Amino acid sequence: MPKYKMVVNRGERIIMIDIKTGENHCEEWPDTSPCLVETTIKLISGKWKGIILYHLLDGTKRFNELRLLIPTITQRMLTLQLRELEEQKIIHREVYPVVPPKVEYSLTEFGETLRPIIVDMKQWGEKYTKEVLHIKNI
Amino acid sequence: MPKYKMVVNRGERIIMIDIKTGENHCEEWPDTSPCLVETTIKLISGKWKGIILYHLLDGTKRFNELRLLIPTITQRMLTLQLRELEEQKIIHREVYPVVPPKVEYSLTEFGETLRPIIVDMKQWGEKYTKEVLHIKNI
DNA sequence: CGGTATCCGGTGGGATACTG
DNA sequence: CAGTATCCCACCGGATACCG
Repeated sequence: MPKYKMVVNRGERIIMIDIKTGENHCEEWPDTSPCLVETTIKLISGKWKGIILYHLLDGTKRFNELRLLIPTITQRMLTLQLRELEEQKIIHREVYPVVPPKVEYSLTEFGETLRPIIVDMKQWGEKYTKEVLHIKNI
Repeated sequence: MPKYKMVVNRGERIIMIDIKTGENHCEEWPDTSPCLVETTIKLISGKWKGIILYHLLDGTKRFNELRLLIPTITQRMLTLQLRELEEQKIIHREVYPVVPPKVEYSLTEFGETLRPIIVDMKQWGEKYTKEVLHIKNI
């Protein structure tokens, strides 16, 4: 009898994942794919995650470099989003014990696996710029 | 001299788009790619958009079909999200003038262009289910 | 330089009731 | 069947000030 981890996904959706294999054995929700789409979206959405990840695709960046690249983000939000991405093992935070402080952020190996998706989204945005023009609230 | 449409993107970021060509000519932000990533994310994020689109990849669905496929969504939210997707020309809403009412939702041709991205996100979610297990707040 | 701490307003979204 | 209409509140995220 395999052991399960119950994961409450968006909207209290429960998925039942075999701890050893990582497979979902939830029978109440035969097709678990939707929640996996949601999981991925949730990882890279949030107001600033996508743009931060996009810039890190380009290589290691210092805190203030990111601030300059994303001038409209507040210091507080940049910190919060970076911490969250760090906790999710998507980025790595390297602190150099020097004065003044130096902190570098980079994608982890896991974070790198998101690269194709980010790139695809960028390319989609580029390809359909015209269409997107007419969309409200964007 | 081309005419421009100024688009205020996330965080009051302004992009300046040539109405004829759809190209961005904003000089204050040389690399406009990040905002295009954000645009794409914004389109498919929102608490329920991804999962709704995922189910519509499968074909035309009625209102209550979607409710059953996404049992945890409230009627109100399903309506709101569907209307937004409709306004964004991503889905099509077909109302049949019958009693009782019958309304069908389907992807537009434009919405179909998002298919590869949704599918990729699903596949990423499937591939990294184990890793995602350990991520907090997911 | 790279952060915290605190305050606070707007809004996303749930619960519930009603309807053509 | 496929929606509206209200009410309400948690929390996201902005502004500002301060710190090691």
